[in-house]
Amino acid sequence: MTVSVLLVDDHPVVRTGLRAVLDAGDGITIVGEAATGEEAITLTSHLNPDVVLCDLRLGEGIGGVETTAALRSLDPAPAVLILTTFDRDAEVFGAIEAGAAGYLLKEVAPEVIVEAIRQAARGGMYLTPDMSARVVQGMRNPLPKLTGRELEVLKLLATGATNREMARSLFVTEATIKSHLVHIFTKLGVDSRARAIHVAWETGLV
Amino acid sequence: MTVSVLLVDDHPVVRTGLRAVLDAGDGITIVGEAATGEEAITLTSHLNPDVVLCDLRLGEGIGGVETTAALRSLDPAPAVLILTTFDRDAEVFGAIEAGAAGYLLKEVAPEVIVEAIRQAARGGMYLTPDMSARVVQGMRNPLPKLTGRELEVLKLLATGATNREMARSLFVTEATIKSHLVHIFTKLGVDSRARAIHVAWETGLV
DNA sequence: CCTGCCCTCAACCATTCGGTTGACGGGCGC
DNA sequence: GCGCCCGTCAACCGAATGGTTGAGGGCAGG
Repeated sequence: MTVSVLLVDDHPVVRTGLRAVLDAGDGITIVGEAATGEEAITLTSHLNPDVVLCDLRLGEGIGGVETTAALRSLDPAPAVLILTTFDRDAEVFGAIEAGAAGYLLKEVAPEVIVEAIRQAARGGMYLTPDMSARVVQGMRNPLPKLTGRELEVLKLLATGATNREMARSLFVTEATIKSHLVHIFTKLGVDSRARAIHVAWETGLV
Repeated sequence: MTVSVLLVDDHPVVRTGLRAVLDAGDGITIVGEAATGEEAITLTSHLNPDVVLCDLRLGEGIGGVETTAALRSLDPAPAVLILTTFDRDAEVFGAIEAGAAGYLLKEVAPEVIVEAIRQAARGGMYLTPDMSARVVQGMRNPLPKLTGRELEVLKLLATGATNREMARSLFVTEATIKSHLVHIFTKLGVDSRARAIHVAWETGLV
């Protein structure tokens, strides 16, 4: 029995490359291509692929994590494999939490992709060794769970906003902002806004 | 006469995609592939391609800008076309200053790549409309030229370092750091370290 | 209903930071 | 040589920031 695959990537060149790579693999049939998350969702509901091979960064519209979540809530739900260039922690964990069956970096060899698709079609997970290492380490000291408000503040902070500006933006007083900041700092394990901005970028929380 | 092309990209999938796309284009022959900048340089000196199609982010070794500069200093020098996912200002300008014959984003249609290669082989430039717009705008208000020391400070700053820490790292006093910071802020047009970090990330100066 | 968490705000303090002015030596070009 | 920029450092000030304690209201879950 052959595995049906939908390709999702905003780069035509990458889609072409994947098509070439996967056509070489036995038992894999590409049933469609999408350039955006929205497209991927509608195509999936029509074509019912076994596996959706999806990039994380999808240009204009919704991102890969949101797309994954939407796809996984369909019935029947396809297995979703993330194939991307980036390895920001927040995105890796976000994708897995959203129900991805695997997370591959584009620098992997073609055979790995084929194998991962087979695995995903069988209902399994596939993670490259460094990714699984990352995940288990992520379980050990998990990303601090910021509350909604704290995340808003952190995003503003990452743009270089001052306390006063953040207070204006969020319609609260500076005291409130400072309160949020203290919580953010302790959760992130830093002691200055500059370092908070740094880890925000590093982990992809921005 | 046919144009010889060397592909440089650290993602096998992308190389495969480019190969498929360019093989479809008349008069283009792919003479080799490289996964790193170093590999690209040695291969170029052996194969003497007319055009080198090069990603900007090349994983471990040297980056696309350095690769471009090295390739352009060879004799005979190939035309270098940058094809990448990112459009950080510093990288665009850096690549062009290094002698690139064009800067394409991977989201462009395959025909555009073919056309750009033809153009480059003829000794011309090729920029997508938004890129040329970016470039002319970049000429109007050019990226502030930071001195070497200022750049060092900015990079440390971007990691969230305090003045004291930067002083230790660079073996100078805090007074010197503050002096550098003032210059950096005025050149970047900001008024706080947080915002400086932000523009550093935005423009890709980090 | 009560406990816990989130969001909100206040007052206080020490530290850091942003901005200024001024200064000194060294290298580089004219 | 002379000027100019770069890098180094100093002293000073006001403003912003980090850290603390405390406190009130709202809302969900037990």
